[in-house]
Amino acid sequence: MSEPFYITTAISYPNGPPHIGHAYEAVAADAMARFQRQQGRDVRFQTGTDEHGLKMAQAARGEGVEPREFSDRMSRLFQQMCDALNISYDRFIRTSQPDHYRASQAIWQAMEERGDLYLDRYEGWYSVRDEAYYEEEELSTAEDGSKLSPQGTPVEWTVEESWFFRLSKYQQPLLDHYAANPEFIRPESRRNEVVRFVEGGLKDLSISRTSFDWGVPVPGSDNHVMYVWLDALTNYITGLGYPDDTELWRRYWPANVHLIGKDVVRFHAVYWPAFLMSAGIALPKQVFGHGFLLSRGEKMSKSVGNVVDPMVLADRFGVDALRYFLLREVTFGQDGSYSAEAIVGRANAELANSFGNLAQRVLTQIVRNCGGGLPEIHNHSDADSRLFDIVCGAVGEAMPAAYSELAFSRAAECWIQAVFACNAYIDEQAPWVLRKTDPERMQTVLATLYICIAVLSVGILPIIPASAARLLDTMGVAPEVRDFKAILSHWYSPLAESDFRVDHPEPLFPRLELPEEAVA
RNA sequence: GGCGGAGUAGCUCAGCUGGUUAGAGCAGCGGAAUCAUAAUCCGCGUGUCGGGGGUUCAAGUCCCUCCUCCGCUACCA
Repeated sequence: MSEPFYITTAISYPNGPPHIGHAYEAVAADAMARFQRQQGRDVRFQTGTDEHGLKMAQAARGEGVEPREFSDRMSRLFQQMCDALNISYDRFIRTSQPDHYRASQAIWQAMEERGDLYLDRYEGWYSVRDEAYYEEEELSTAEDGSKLSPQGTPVEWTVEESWFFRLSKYQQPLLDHYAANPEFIRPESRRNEVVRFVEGGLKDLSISRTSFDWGVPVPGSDNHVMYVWLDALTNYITGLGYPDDTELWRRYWPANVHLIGKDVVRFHAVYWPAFLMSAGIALPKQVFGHGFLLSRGEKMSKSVGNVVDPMVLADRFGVDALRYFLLREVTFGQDGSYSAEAIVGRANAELANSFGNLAQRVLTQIVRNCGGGLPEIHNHSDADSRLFDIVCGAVGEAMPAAYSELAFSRAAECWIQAVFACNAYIDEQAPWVLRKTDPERMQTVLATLYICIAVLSVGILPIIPASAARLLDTMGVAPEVRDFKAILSHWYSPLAESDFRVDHPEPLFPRLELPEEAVA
């Protein structure tokens, strides 16, 4: 049995429809999951929606429906987005599902049995209208001298009963864990922030609410619901069957990586490991905080009106063009910028022109000049060997190394460089000239390119799974050869000697037009 | 305020522990080719590596300082 690999995205908070940031995280996690499968790993991939909490309750009320009904509707949008983007999740979890209630209550009880929970009072400036507490420094003073929330609503000093978690107790254990596991939080900059934060001292955490009821009930305290983050984080183990000792649980926990946005690093790198330590559960191996996608360098916001529906982008440009853009354009971990021009530019230059056209010209020549049968290899020249070195080096070494580190843009960069090398090679070798002067050499050149294109397709499969698979289908490359090791083995000659014939190919990627009115 | 990060060609960025004439892609200019999705290939950059000072045989790469931008600084998620 191959080595397990468990990857998760953060679960999305569906108080609004999905935006490009959700798509970004899902695509990145999917690429990683696909890469690991192509490495022969036994992958489990989970994503989903985080449906409890005040904001969902408020949003539902705004629509005049019950929270559960609202959640059903909104969660569906997220799942549809994942399906549309070809996200290969094994489970789409919803925190409103029964097994999640059970898991959340189980981890609560485990923490309680450890003696880490206690009932106390939470005090602060509370706005009834916002149903939220605010910090002293967030408040402003009204003309009559009363305090106002950032939204301008009145606040009053309020005391609420709340369960607390002894987070302070875990300050040193967390620091020890960070020190012993340098890879636990990545990238490095996020790790530093977290370490500083924890070094600065941890206060106990209020982990229940009595001001609203849309959440997981606290065992034994019916008027309390759990703090949403406690319930949300637990999704990662719910999905494996916790608290039961299931096969999934034994196989996949601890997770290899929680892929999350940089805004929720603290919850995943401080609270979550502390909860797990308290409950006596192993800690995930890594938390990776990716950056944000900015719309033309500006933060997306509803008021600016630059929030883009990823489905619209996928419809307009194609799922794989969008996936490629997202992972190619920005260094994973840093913030990046997107625009319609950038997507079109990237997709046309690299997918349509460089790679798609390469496949098109090579396959067309094989159909025309070799009757569709795969050309025979006579003797490889030094130029052929150099090309193989570049292509196999990229797909066999550089790309897997980059993928393993979630360095998708670097993987794509290595890939496109190898594609460039193929284009340089075909121009240099000019098989269309060899056709008349040296047909045997022409065959070898086309065969060399055929192999290289197949290898390159396998390398880019995690990022553009549908398109790359379509090309591999066209080329007769068997599914079992489509992993990073097998594709470098000798599959070509058997295929060439079989009955397989290449059909006249269809262009793989359409050239995109820039919409008149930019969508982004 | 405290802590951290960043400032490299018109644009987006690579440049790890200091060491040959500072790189890539895009855009631009010139040329070649015509098998291919008018796609491809080749050639072309006098860049104060944010400013100033310092360490060193040698600094984009280390130290100090200044300027600018950004992130984190707990109970909405």
